[in-house]
Amino acid sequence: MPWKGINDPYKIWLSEIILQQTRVEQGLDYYNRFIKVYPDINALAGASDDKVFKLWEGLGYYSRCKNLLATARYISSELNGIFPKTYTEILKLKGIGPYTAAAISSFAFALPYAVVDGNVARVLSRIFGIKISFESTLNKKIFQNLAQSLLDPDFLGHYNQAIMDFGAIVCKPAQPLCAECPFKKNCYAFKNNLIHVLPVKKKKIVLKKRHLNYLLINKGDKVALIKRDEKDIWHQLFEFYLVETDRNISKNQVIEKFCADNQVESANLKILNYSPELFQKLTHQHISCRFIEIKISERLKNSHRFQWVPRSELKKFPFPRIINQYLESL
DNA sequence: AAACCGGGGGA
DNA sequence: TCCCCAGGTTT
Repeated sequence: MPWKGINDPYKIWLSEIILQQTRVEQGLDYYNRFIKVYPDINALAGASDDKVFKLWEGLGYYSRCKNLLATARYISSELNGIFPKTYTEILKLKGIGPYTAAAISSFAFALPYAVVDGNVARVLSRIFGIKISFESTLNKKIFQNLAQSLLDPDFLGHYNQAIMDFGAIVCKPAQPLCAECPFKKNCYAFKNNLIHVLPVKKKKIVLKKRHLNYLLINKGDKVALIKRDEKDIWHQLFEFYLVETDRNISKNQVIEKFCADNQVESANLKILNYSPELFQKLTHQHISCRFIEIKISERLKNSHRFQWVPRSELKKFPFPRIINQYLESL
């Protein structure tokens, strides 16, 4: 990994934020692009929201990007661009919780804080036979205390890196490599045939089904874009005119709703294209999308709510995966 | 304490 | 195609 052996807190921080809930293989290119475009924290702090979100596009969990920018700007303007050097100060930064604070503290500043991520919790749970889930704050403290007691301050960075890599490569969630595991003689889960039981499983998730009917409103050579707000998925990414329903509706129903909401005469509207149904599955939501391209001749009542963008410039804007999927299918 | 937040890889 | 992964913020 390019950040291996690096102790620049900016690079450590950036890599840790990118790797939250994200595999190394998935985040690696993003990290390299960020470092290339924004080599230091002041460069990142000076960038526009849209530019940074464009660079983050496709990586998911977009609040990470929002917090990344907020923290960069805070450090740049309030702390003279100097990254805080204590665990407590680092923990106060936006987008940084106990895991990331411990990682930055140990990797960048050689402070003796044990990291506990999902990999570490799994290793500890199996080797020591800890039959509590890693969910409640109390249980997290128990894992944290155990990890802290195991931390060897003389091999701080190596220890933290090693136990996470061990969890990711050997003590994997499914089909761990027990046969070649150096701990098999001491591992509680292995000795008691509980590898598939530990760590204790999480609870069910409630799945929500959503139908997003998008209208690509063409006017001249321009298309109407809207930036999504914070209360929902795809925060700060762009989309088209949205009619959301809890079930499938026809394109005529979508058009009808658009005309009614915007006081548009349907006679002044022409349908250019109607896409097949596209799907995207998120952890908590199944999303079905339809795209309807229309052309309108009359002036739109709420035109100021939109950003009118030439078709040729669409690729400059950050979009959710499913919208890019549609755009690439054209 | 519980709910929410994307996307990709492996079975 | 289905199942699984997981840290931080918000509610």
